[in-house]
Amino acid sequence: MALEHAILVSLLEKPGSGYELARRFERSIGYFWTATHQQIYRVLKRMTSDGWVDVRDVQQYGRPDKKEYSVAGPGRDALGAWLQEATEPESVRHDLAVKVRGAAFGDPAALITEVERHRQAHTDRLAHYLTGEARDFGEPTAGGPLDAERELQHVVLRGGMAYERMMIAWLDDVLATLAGLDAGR
Amino acid sequence: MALEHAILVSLLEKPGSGYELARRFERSIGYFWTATHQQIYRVLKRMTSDGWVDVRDVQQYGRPDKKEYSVAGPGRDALGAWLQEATEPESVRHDLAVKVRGAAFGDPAALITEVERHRQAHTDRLAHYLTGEARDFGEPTAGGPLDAERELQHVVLRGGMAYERMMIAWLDDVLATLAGLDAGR
DNA sequence: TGCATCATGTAATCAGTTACATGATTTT
DNA sequence: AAAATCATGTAACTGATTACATGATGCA
Repeated sequence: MALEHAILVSLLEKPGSGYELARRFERSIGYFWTATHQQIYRVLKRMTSDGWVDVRDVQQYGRPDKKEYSVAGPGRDALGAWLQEATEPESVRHDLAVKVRGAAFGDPAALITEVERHRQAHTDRLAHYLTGEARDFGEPTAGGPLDAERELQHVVLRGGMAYERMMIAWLDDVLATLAGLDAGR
Repeated sequence: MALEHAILVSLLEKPGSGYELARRFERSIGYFWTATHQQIYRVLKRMTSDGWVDVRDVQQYGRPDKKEYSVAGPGRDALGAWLQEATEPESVRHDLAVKVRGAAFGDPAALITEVERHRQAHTDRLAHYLTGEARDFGEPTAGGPLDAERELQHVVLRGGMAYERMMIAWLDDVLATLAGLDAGR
């Protein structure tokens, strides 16, 4: 399991509340690891009692008080240990691939709209990533030393973009294949 | 949930026992949807009582008897309905991406071996796909009509290959980035 | 007045994984 | 004699999703 570890990384990048973490899991970290607020609160509770994170009550004016979490020593150690553990490359889960194979036993043409919808979603995500890249990594850090945190965030973002581009190209391949079946019917 | 649907597709392609399905989920279908035999037996039981599949006892000589499952009318209908349902593009889960971002707070160089291990796994899978492609889709069906089942299986396989190629290229990018940090230290 | 945002949680359910269990045959 | 393959399952646990629940502030 890596939700704990994803939370540790996110809190090391910047301490925050459960609510804030949930928001980050909708963007940034969430592009390659999803989690809902319910999950996050539950895990934060466990991590607190395990001493992986520290909590601090932060009073706010004009909005509810929050609990700010930050990584404690044991949490940092746990992350370090996990980084060196071997984890298996995860297999993808594409229900769209199941649908494509299933289309042979139904109406292949009926799948076209669904495939186009997915293509649009991936195009949108790619555009979103590109905007983020221009904003956060547009100009190089002025002659300074290489910032590891920044460089590593950037390479992960490039991975997300490579994934979206690959998906768009593949969905075009799927659409061409479906059209071919329809023509040769 | 799509395990039911993945099983329906697999049984439409060819009826078989729970054991045989489990084996198929280690290859073919399993490249984009995983399931263990325990899961499969449980779901097959439910699908049988829901009337989605029919069971037939098959006696075998020299090996244990088996139950052969095949898709029944309601199962076919359920698949048809699902094909037209809109499903959200699933977000990827890459613990390696979490590790890469986490490396900023540990020793980035220590991650190199792990990234190389993943790269090797993806190279192996790609080679495996290529062998399968040459075997199953090597020569075109002799002038005959387009076989929808075959064409759709092929486009899904091409998707798997595109994914592996993308991952290999991205992991090279990660390795170059890690090396750059190490050099600029 | 109503909706959106900020903020934190509980409870129930469903899906998935790991461990355990059995037993025949075939191959090394 | 031991290990691998074929074949089917149960039980316990962990992880993830969905629904429910509360309450303040700010904006339209």
